[in-house]
Amino acid sequence: MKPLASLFPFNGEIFFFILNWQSDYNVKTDSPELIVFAPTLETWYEQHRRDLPWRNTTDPYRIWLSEVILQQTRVAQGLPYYLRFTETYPTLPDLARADERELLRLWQGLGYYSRARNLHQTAKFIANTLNGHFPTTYHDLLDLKGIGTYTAAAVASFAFGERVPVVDGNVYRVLARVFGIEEDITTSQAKKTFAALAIRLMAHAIDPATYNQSIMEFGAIQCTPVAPNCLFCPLQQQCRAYLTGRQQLLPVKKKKAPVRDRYLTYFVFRKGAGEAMQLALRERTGRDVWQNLYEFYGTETDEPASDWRSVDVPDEVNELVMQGVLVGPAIAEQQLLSHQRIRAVFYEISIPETSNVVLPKDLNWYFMDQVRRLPKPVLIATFVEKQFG
DNA sequence: AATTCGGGGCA
DNA sequence: TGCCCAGAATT
Repeated sequence: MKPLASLFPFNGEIFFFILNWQSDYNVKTDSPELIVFAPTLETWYEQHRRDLPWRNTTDPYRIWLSEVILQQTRVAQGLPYYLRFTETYPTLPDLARADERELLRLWQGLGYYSRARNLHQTAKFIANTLNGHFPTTYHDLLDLKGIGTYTAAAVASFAFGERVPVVDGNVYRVLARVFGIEEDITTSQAKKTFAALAIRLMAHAIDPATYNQSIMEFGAIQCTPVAPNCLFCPLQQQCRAYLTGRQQLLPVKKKKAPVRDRYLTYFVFRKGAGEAMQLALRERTGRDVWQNLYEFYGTETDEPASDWRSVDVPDEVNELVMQGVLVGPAIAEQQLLSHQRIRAVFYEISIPETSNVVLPKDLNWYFMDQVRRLPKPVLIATFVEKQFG
């Protein structure tokens, strides 16, 4: 019944663990904080639990349904949907027979619509291929479409009593605070850390299902994201976050920068031809992407620039433009960064050799061999290669 | 390992 | 507005 992973709480301690091997599975080497954690929450849960419909059943179908609905969804938002779904599709065969458009219509407003499609697909799979036999273990549940580590653990423990810990957003928050874990929870490394700790804590639970419910309920109504109720917290005196006043700082979560569209217009000033050709480049300064890399003279606009003439440039640059000749059509390039989508348009402008106009400040002429050696954004390098390579 | 996928509630 | 929510699939 106990997952093998329980025997290997933390990688670095396996050797130590073997030395302390008692006859049967045990975690006698765990500290008091680790041992008391689960039972404390289980006791708290019996006193504070909300009465929610999916907590009054052990029907794996209904538990699974509730868990899928509640993925990245608050209880208050998911509850009416759960009631409507169980009304319309009381059993798994009912869901398997459902018309998908109807099902999606019922799902409307919940978001993440692939959840609904996977739900239907898996219902049909269980009803038809598995002859209605709902998978009963964490391992087998993981194979189903739309069921990941969290949902597999939830169904396995709630419906079948398996001793596997759930690790969801609540668990991250509670564990990060109580045990003072500073790892960025958005990384996959942190996911391993929390999962390992969760397994270790689960080993001390009196009842796996109750403990899993308790830690999530605890995160939802006691150890809340903002303003946790530390004053009346049963773990107050062993909570690293509380004892160090870091409740608001944990869990550490890198906020993802929204993907931002940026529009650049470059003026590619060119002089001469062949290997004697020179391009005008400048170093990009400022705390921004491409800091200290070389690029052409360019300007950024909030919206796509319709034409190079619509772009505002300093007088000295405009003077340079007027001295030259626009060569060929504008060339558009795009570069995707993790948090930005940069769309650039290049205008090549040939400056007569005879021109004695001075380059604007910061801009300098570079021969092609120099150009190739200068560090440039991929966007610029790609352009140079295509155009002059 | 990073990105994408929704929509609602709340400070 | 930005953050967060009983995450999983995809790239």
